[in-house]
Amino acid sequence: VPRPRQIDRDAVLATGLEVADDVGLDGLTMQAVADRLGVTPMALYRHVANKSDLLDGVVERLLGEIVPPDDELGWDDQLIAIGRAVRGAARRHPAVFPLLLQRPATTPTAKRARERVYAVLRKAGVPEPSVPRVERILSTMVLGFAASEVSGRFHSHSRKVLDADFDAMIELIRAGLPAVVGGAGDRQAAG
Amino acid sequence: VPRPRQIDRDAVLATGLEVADDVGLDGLTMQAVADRLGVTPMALYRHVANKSDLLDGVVERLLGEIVPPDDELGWDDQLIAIGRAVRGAARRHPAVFPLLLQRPATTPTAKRARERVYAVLRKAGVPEPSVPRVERILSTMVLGFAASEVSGRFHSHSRKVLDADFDAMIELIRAGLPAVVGGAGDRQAAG
DNA sequence: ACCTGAACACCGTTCAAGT
DNA sequence: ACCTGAACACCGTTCAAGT
Repeated sequence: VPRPRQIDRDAVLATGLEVADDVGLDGLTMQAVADRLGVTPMALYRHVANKSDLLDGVVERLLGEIVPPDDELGWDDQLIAIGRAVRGAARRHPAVFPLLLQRPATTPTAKRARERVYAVLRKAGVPEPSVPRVERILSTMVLGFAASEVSGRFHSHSRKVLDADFDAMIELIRAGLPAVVGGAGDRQAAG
Repeated sequence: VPRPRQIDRDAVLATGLEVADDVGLDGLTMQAVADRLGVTPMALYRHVANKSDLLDGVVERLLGEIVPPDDELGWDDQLIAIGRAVRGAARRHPAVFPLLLQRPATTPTAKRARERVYAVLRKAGVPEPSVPRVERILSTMVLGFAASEVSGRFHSHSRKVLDADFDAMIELIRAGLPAVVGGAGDRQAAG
């Protein structure tokens, strides 16, 4: 498949994500990406430092697909919307998604996503000192669930069962949240 | 390092876990395992079908280290004990642990662990139809947290902060559980 | 500036051969 | 029965060379 021979970092990362979607994480090799771009593997090293950097970039791109919800929504609907967006990204990119749980969430995109959740939690009335802790717990739950779902841990269960699982997890969060914050759960934000 | 040249499956898997502990998942190669056993890589194929089978076996072995808690304890103390055991296994084997979230929980050891949690949930008064769902949610939370912890997602946080996070997660479960089951939360088991 | 050719060390895996 | 030698296809990566 001949293609343009002029490539850039964005093209390399986008193609990397495509390759992983099509042939899995084991199939995501420098050679496979290069082939798809109509280029030799060595050409990629001008745009990514090495394979690890390629993986980081691909994960970053996946993270970028998780768009924040409408700011007008109530805090609980916003959290649900974020959860759905995460699950959707996981289903579109099942091979790459589990890497999200295995890399430090220190990239700009990761930080931006976290700040969005912080804002929603403040809106939910979570007191400031508890905000980062609650974010870590909730993101762990949602990422862990979505990763389990797409990597086959819940292999024997239908989509319908898993949707109900996810709804139950949301209910558990809603009901349990007041117990883990300073004592409040549903007053308006204080700033 | 010369060693006995008679090996069996158990020795291969135990050595595989050791190698991963020492040099990481990328360093867990057939050759590294063979070297440590004082044998050529090809000799391993008599005892494991291939590398994937080796990984499965190593994960299975890690799972076997998570010993069930004392049956005399209350249900909540038992759940906490299981959570602690999972975190301990994760810290002993940080390279291998995240694989637990990526493989179908269909092995005998996985099934046995799950049945133990079922028993505790019944003791907690969770109605029978909700038991598997609650188990999936709780195991996702605990596995997801432990995996995040050891794979560097919470890299910037101290052990003390993460211990408090874990305690908060347990509190969230305790407080939220009644909302996700048929309506009960703390009566004794029915069988 | 950007891509290529050739080369290196290292993978997983096979198969016939040794003992 | 169990391990070894030799071989194959495939990795990631480097470096000097091309345009």
